Amino acid sequence: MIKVAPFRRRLLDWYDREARALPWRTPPRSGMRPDPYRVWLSEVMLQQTTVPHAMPYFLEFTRRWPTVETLTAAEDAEVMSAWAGLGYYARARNLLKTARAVAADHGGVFPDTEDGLLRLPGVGPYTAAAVAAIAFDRPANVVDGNVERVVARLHAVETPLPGAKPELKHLAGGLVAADRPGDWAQALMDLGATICRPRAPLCDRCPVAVDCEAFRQGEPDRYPLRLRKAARPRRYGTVWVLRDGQGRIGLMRRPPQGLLGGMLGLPTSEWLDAPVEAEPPIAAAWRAVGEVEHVFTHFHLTLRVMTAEGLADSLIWDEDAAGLPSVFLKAVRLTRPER
DNA sequence: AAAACGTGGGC
DNA sequence: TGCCCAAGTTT
Repeated sequence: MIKVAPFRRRLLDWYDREARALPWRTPPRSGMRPDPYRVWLSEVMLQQTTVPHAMPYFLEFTRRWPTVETLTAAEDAEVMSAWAGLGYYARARNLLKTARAVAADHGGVFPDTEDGLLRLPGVGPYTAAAVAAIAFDRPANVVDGNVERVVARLHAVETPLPGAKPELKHLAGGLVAADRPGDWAQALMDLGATICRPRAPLCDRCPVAVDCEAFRQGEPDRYPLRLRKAARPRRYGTVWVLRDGQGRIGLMRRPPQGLLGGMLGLPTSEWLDAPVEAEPPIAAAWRAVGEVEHVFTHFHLTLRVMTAEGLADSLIWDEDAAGLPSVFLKAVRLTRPER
């Protein structure tokens, strides 16, 4: 059984020394509270996303839209393009909904309680707890994948994920206190990210190894146990890259729901369980240039890439493919090997 | 409540 | 190559 007070002291002391400097943070013990807008934006970007991947997006978003008011005024298309490549595009759609809700219903000020935050689109239990703790220093049980892993190791929890989630959340809740809730949440997550890593944890540098049952047993990376995920099926389709001869590409706006919803995209066939010959959406001298592979969350995709020169009023003509999701960027690059 | 929803990096 | 993993939410 962990002695909570000494455990908390060890981890908070470690955080005071080792906290990562990140652009959405203020240093521990500085007496400064971070901007709730930046905390919220970073938390949404970091959902299922690594810090290195999210970082340039955070910097660009806060440069272009430094406050929630400025984000509210942005065009949907601008924001979706700026999010391109980050994935989980419902996050970008909900980002705008939340910004507009904060402006319209909360006078431009973020709710400062977990319950209030939880009502915002795209803000679930984790993000509400994280923003309440980090931005407003409210005691909240902030449980993400890092915290689940840390707690699973501390207690050598034998229940596999995802079934173990309630148990792990309860165990994490036993460590929360009224003292420095924001630093506590970030200390636990930093520990998970830098020391108590999924593979090859650095237990020799861990400030709480003395409390850790998995460390005592000698096989910390056995935890957390997980159920094996189902294999991803493969789907096949065709994409068409139409060029106008002046460097522009024919794009279309995808429907607002579902996969890549609301994003710009290339015209594509349906994606089916087996390769089939697909009818081009536009008459042109199409030639095959190869295939691209892409992995989505729940399936692999093999796309046959066709290209031609031509024009069509039904398409959106853009010189810049930077606003496209990665899967389409791959197809565009294949037709443009010189860049 | 299981399934949908992206991407890139590591091994 | 393929599987796992990363600061989850929505339906």
